[in-house]
Amino acid sequence: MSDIAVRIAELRKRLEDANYRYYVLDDPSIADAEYDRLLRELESLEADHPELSSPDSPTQRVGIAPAGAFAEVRHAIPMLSLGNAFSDEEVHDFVSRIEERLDRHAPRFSVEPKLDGLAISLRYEHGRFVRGATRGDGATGEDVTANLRTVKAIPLHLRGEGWPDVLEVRGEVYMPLAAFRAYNERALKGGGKVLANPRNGAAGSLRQLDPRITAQRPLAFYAYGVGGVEGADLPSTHSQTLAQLKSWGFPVSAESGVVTGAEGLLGYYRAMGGKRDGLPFEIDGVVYKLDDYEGQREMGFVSRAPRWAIAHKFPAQEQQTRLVGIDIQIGRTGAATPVARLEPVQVAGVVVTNATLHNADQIARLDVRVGDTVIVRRAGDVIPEIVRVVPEDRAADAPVWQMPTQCPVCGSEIVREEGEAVWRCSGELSCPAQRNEAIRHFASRRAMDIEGLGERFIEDLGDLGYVTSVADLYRLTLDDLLEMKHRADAAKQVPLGDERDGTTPETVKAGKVASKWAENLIAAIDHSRDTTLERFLFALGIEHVGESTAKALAQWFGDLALIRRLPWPLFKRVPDIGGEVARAIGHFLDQPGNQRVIDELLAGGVTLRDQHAPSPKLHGGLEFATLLVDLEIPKITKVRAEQLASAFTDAAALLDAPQHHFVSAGLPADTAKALADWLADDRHAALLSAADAARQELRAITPEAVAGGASVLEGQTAVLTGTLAALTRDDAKARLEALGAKVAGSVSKKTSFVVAGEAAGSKLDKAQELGVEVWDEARLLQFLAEHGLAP
DNA sequence: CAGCCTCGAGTTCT
DNA sequence: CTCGAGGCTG
Repeated sequence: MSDIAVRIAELRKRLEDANYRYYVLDDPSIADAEYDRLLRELESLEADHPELSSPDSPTQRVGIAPAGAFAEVRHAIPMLSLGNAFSDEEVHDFVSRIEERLDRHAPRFSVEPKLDGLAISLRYEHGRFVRGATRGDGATGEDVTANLRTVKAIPLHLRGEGWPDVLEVRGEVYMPLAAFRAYNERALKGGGKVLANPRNGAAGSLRQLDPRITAQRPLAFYAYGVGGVEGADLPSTHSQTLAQLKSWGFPVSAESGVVTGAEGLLGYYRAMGGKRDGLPFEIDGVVYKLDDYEGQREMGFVSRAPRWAIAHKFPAQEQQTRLVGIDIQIGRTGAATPVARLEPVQVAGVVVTNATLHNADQIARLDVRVGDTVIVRRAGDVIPEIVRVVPEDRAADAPVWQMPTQCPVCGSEIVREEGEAVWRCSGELSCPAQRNEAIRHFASRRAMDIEGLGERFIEDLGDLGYVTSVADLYRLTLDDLLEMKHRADAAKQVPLGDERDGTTPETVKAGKVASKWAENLIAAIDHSRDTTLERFLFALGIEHVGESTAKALAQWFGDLALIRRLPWPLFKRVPDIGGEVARAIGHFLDQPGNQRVIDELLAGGVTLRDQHAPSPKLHGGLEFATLLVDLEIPKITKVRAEQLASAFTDAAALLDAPQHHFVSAGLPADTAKALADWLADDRHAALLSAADAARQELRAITPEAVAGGASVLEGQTAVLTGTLAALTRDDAKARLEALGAKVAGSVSKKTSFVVAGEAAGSKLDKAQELGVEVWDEARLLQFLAEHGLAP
């Protein structure tokens, strides 16, 4: 057998296997794009070698025989398959063929979205629905009449008048996205089986042997054509027929229309591509049909596919590729994140080589192993993820993946906290990866905003020992940078001068060192010295302290020196800071190394321009009773703390008292005992004293809040989504906050209003679903202008 | 104590 | 954007 014959046999086998899984088992084993690719390869091989073609090749039919459980139905007129176009060029070719054969310029086409559902044929006799069948292999399908009767979108009797004695309507059964999501949400809660995607949902539902199950599935239907007709004449064009079907009671896609010529088709394609994400159902392309039946007859067929129609597919959003490895990335907090290294593959327009696997649990859930063939998708809009593996293609000896026990960067042990999902490198700042990531975070735009200090420089600076803590950044000189670069290039054997800084071997040799980049970096570092308290706190990289917590700390306490010496229970006075976060801040500040770094940063010239007195709102929370609750003493609840506070006015009094005085103050014996035991620990006693001292000091310097003067948006929560034209999201956020609003990241029923810019996504949907007020950009701008904050 | 709402942290590619 | 987990509320 020749190589080509072997390949053809292999392709046929793979396509048949895939067909079987897809059509008979409703359980696809390969991505659609992979199927299409194999089919096209086979088509082209068979076209080049007609002697090897065969009537039972997958190219010669649409599917394979049905699974037997349903009765077979022979379609009076076969249900067609459509040729596919993937490029503008193929669409132009399609139109040219028609123009040449019919000798017509810019013919009219009926155009419609190609729904991702299941094609069916419905037979009506004397206006009554008598039988419905799946497409099957195009000639013979399965009788699913009982199931189709449960689909409310399918009329059981025709409406209107003038219908033929016998009418076969073709269309697509599909599952609307909203219904699909709601169904899965319910299934998840009730412990039922979740549907993989709307297409499988529709196909699986129709193939239920028990129609009562089908009836519970949220299926819908669109008609897109007719098959056999007896006893009446149809209109002379496809678009008129669709209108006729609509009048007889069939749903017809609202997105269908009529255009002329190749440009019209491509315009429609682009318009639908833009609308695609906003549609209530999934589509995988659009369909073009020559509108007039006379022209269709003239064009005829090639094998089973009409020459007068074509499906123009959108680029696949799912692709198949091979997983070549799983690397571990160590983040700023030591989190060990597995990342999939993939053989490069085009997915929805970009080449994907990496995909996050989130954590070890996710890998176990998917059972991904190195060497597996995997299906990759760009989730939501951008981030690539592995959807599933193709089990058939797994090597028999592929080992189950396991989290390494040692950090790939520093060799420290990788450990998992009790009950946590993430594994962490225990090396802390001795791990170069964690150190470098900490510096990267410090320099990042939302923190100290040191422009030009990218990954590359940080790695070189850290690895060569120029920067071991963030404070070292402010000690760097121009000479340090040039020397560092010289050594880094030598280590990497980069020739003198390279494109990354504009130097050339000539300029370096001439001794005129081109050092513009170094000057820029020094200037950027210098620029970052002038910053705000909240940016500074965020930049420190304290566990659990992100932008929002850093901002809250800055607003409530106002002053770095104050924050630095507060015992941890005081941090709980800030809304949204609880025990966990307060302790994390305290833990950070308790470490002498961290305090030293802060000293060095200040000595290095970092100035916080916005420091101020603590917020008056703090004052009311500075009662001794509140402190006792914040200390998290066993058994001391709010009530007990209040009893204690009325008997003892401060820490000294409490520490001096014998246990029976706690009972006299009203505490039950066991609570008094728990308190006495707690106080007996010297560290607790010291914490209590220090915290109470800080409380009294704060109380002395913090004024009482004065009522009135509330801002316009006080107490309101806004959410921003989409792209605004006149100002950035950050800017809009700052302006809304200046008017007293809280700007949150996600929509809930607590949200006061949502500002929706261009291309607003799921947050807008959520707002509409919850009936939350939505502002467009104009409304926002007008509001800001009314309050003197127009951009 | 459960359930809701936010925040933090990590991620891809142009 | 998504997941996990902390904080708050009923």
